[in-house]
Amino acid sequence: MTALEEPRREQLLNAADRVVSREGPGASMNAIAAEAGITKPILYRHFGDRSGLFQALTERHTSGLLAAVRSALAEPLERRERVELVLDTYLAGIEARPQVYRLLTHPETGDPDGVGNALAPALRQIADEITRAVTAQVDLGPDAPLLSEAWGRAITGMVLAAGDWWLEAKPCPRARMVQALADLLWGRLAAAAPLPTPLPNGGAGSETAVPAAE
Amino acid sequence: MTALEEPRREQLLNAADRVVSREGPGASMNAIAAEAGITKPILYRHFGDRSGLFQALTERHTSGLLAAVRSALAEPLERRERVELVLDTYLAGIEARPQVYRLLTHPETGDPDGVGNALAPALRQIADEITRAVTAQVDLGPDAPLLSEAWGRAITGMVLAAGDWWLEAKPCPRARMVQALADLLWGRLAAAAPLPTPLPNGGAGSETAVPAAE
DNA sequence: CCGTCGGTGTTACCGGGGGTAACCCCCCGG
DNA sequence: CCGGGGGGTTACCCCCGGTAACACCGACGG
Repeated sequence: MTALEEPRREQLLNAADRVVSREGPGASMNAIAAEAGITKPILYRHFGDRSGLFQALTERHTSGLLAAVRSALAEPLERRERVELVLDTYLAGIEARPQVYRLLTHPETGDPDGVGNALAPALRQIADEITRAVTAQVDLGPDAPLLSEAWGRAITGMVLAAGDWWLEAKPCPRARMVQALADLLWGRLAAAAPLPTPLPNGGAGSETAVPAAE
Repeated sequence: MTALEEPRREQLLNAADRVVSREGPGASMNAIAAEAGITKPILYRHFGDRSGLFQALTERHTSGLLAAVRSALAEPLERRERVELVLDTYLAGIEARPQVYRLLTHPETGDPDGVGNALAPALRQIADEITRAVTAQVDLGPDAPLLSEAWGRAITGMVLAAGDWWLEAKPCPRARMVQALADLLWGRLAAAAPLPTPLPNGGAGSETAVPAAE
C-alpha cells in the first residue's frame, strides 16, 4: 500500500546496517549518511528522525530472531528440550552477529523518563512470546496470568544478562551455557545440597536439602 | 586519605541527586550546575567528566542496596526464605526510590562498543555477590564455578527485568511478586502440569507430566 | 514546447549537549 | 605588601540531532 518495494529505503537501511555493524549503536546520522554517500536531510526525509531509522533497522532483524524463538517455543518436544531449544536459539542468534543483536537488545536509553526500560522492544516481543507459550502450554492454576507474564519478563531478562556475559567472557561452549540456564530454570539451585555452612555464626542454621515441590 | 570530608563535593552531589530524581538520568550537566547554583566548569573540576559525576552519584547509593542484598544473602534462614528475602530487598529498594534505582540499573549506554552491557556496574556487583553466596552455600559439584557465575548474572538479569516490569505495571503487591520469582527459581515452571495441548497438530504430541528430576 | 510536480540532493543553519581555556576575585599566610 | 590557591565566571569549541531553503532532473499533461 504505502510502499511496495522502496529500493532507496533498503539501500539506506543497508548503509545504516553497515555502519552500525562497524560502530555499534550510537552511530551518528552523519556517519550513516556518509556511508550511504549522501547527507543527513535525505535520511530524515525517509525515516522522520533517528529513532525512526533505528526502529526500521531493528524491525528488519527482529523478525528473524522472533520467528526463530516462536517456532522453537512451538516445537513438539518434551518441555525441557523445548526450553533448551529456545535458549540455544537465542544464544546462537547473539553469537552469530553480536553487533546486530546488541542493537536489538541494548536500545538507546535516551527517552525522557518512565521506568520499565530493562527490555528493548525486540526483547519485549520475545517476553510476550514466552508469556503466550507459558499460558498456552502450562497449567499454573488461578495465578496463571500473573505468573506467565512475570515469568516471560523474568526469563527474558535472565537470558539477556546471562547471554551478554557469556558472549563477553565465552566461559564455555554454547551447549553448556544452555544446560546451565535450563538447570537454573529447573530448580537446580533450589534443590542442590547445601555446603557445610562455614558461617562464623552459631550452629543454629542446619539446613536440609529441600525438594523443588513447595 | 585524599579527602577527609569534602563538603563542597557532597553539596554538588546533593544537587545532582535532586535533579536526577526530578529528571531521571540523562540530566544535563548544565541543569545540575544550575541546580547547584553554579556553572559547569566547577562540576568538571570536581568530577572530571560526566561519567565521573554519575559514578560518584551511583557509588553513593549503591552501597546501601548492595549492603542490604549482601546481608540478606548471609541471613541464617532456610534457603527458600533467604532467596525470598533477597528478592524482597531488591524490590523494596526499587520501589522506594524509582528514579534513583533507575540511575543504578539503567546506565548511559553511551560507551563506544563491546558487548556485555546488560548489567550496570551496581548490578554487576550484585551479581558477583550472588555468585559468591552460591559458591559458598550450595554444593554444585565440579561445574560450580561456571554455574555460580552464570547464575549470578542470570538471576540478576531476571530480577532486573521482572522488577522493572513490576514497577511499571504494579500488577500485584510486592510479596506476590517475590513469590512468583521464587517459584520460578524453584522450578515451578518445569514441574507444572501441561495443558491439554490445543495444538493444530496431529495427535502425536501427547505430553505427560515430567518431573523436575533430570 | 512549456509548465509543473515529485523525488533526489545540497548547503547552511539552529539549539543544545559535553568539555575546556582563560580569566577573575578574594582571602589567607609569609 | 605580595603571592597563591580554591571557588567562580564568560566565552568558546566541536559534535549531534534536526530543519529550512534552495537546486536539479525526469516525467507527465496541456
